[in-house]
Amino acid sequence: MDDSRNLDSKISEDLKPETQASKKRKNMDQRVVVEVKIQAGDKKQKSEGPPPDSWSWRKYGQKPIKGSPYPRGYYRCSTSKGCSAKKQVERCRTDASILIITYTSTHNHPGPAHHSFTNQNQELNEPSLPELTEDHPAIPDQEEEPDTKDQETPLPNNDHFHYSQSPFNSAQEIIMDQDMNPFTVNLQNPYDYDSQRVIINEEPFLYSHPMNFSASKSEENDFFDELEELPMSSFLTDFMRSSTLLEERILVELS
DNA sequence: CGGATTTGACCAGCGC
DNA sequence: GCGCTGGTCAAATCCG
Repeated sequence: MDDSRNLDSKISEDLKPETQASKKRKNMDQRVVVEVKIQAGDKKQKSEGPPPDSWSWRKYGQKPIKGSPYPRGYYRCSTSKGCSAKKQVERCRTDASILIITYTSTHNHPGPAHHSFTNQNQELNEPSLPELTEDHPAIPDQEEEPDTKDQETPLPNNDHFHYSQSPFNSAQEIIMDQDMNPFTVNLQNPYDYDSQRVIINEEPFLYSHPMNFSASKSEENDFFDELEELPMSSFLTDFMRSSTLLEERILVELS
């Protein structure tokens, strides 16, 4: 294996210098940390913590992390071949019910079409979500899907983009806790960590707010175009900002 | 059969 | 400079 490894390594260097170069901790520039609270007894939520989101992720590695009893899984977006989006999934060492998902880079392609609002609505109509809760894209969709979020927010958030990015670099933590108020995003002192946190509880409530706006695909593309330059911060900011308005929307949707 | 996951090894950044 | 640790690769394996 060593031989093949060396060969492969060399080859990969030639073939994909970027991959090799971008490796390591240096590329931690665009990072979004999302803490997802999961139900303790979540049946399907395996110990590893499956990638709960709408994108297609392919696991390419797993490593035990020092100081944490839980390994960290490394996922790469498999939706698009050239997509450089990656994410790391690990459990909070102190609270196994919290899943820490770190997103690196952004998707250079439209999201998995399924986040169609129709689906969302369908799910709303079907509260019986059998196992969708875990594998299903619907829920976490909001967390990492900037596209939908941005679109849904008709607000002049463009302003916020800049504001949000600069102060916190690109690292943000999102924490949504439905225990307190599903529709209220609690921003913990951003100054504490130089980042924003949003804890997302795996609950259907999320369906309600996000995709109400039927955004046209063209807009989506536009968005992605921008997203490539904008770290996920934009959507997060949007998300938070729009959260205030969510109450209204959700009410409508739920009814 | 094709795609996804598992798993061990390699490599590079970082701290001492 | 050395060792540790994290991140990635790719062969082997699993699964639909």
